[in-house]
Amino acid sequence: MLDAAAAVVLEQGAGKLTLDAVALRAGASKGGVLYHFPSKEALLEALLERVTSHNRAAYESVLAKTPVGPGRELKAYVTNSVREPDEDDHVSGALLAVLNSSPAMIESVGDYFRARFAAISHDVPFERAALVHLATEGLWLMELFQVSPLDARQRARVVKLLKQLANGDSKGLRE
Amino acid sequence: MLDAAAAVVLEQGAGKLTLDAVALRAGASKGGVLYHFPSKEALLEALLERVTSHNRAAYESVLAKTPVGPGRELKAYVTNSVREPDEDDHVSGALLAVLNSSPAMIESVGDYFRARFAAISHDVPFERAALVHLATEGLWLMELFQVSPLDARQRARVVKLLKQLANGDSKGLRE
DNA sequence: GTCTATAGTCCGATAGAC
DNA sequence: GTCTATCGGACTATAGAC
Repeated sequence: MLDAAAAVVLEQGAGKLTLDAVALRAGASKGGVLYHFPSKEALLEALLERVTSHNRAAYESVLAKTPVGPGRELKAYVTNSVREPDEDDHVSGALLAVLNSSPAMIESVGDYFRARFAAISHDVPFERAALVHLATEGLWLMELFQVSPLDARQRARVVKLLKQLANGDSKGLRE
Repeated sequence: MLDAAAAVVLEQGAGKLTLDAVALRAGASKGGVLYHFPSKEALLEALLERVTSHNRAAYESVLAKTPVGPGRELKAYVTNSVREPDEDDHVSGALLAVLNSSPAMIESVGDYFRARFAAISHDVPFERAALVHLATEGLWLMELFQVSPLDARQRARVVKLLKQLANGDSKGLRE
């Protein structure tokens, strides 16, 4: 059921996420959808939960392959964030756009971001962690909205710089 | 008329931007609104145009007060972006959230971002300009969606760092 | 030019059959 | 449990009076 909802968001955008569309995609009826989720907002919350949970899992997977050392979490975070966006990323972005109306969901996403920042900044100087985090998130968000001004070559240079910075290396900035 | 549309977005969110709401706010009728803008999309485009134009003007104003020297545009851009968000900023964000459905509007915003990046990076090393730009934009976007993990004190430290970096000073990152 | 009235569509949610 | 049928409401847009 949630798969169907995610598919609808991917194929038609979050604005077209209607109970009818989900029902059609899931091979069920509107009544059937509303049996599983008492309201559309409940469906949205469940979808958000699923996406954040997947993102967390992807990060954990990268983290497991990252050697122990200072800034380990920050490095894993950057690597996980600059990879080619997958389906869940696109769903995340579409959901972010719909968040306006639901304070509870905004709160939930805020908690997620706060927890992540705490995780990646605990063993790195604050300024460095914050800068890398903001730039990474800026890149992710701008690409999500398809408004990034960077071409592929420039993006590669920036990604390299972010990874250096996460590694405690500021050489890429000297000049 | 556009003022009324902007007010509706501010008070009720972009999702509630309907012809009825705009008409009510403007003291007119739905038919009256549709006389000025042939369709709702036309109204959205006009609103987007207004917001970007205001943002451009705000930047130009800051730029005029910024002393001549390397990274002048980048410094003005940072200063203009980290200030307390005004009404237009909130409208921008709400509009960004609705962009999903309109490729033409996405293109327009993309052009705006590309032009801005070209302006702020022409006299600054690429890595530095891109990093400052992405971090600034990340901060702006996260605060717009109310998911920034930084408290007021941390935000002040980051803003200070961004301005230093825009100034060609990397000391804040050493450690 | 700006209004009223209304057509026509789509949505979320409910009620009740099976 | 899942369906069908339908309600009530909100939306965009059009037609025509003034």
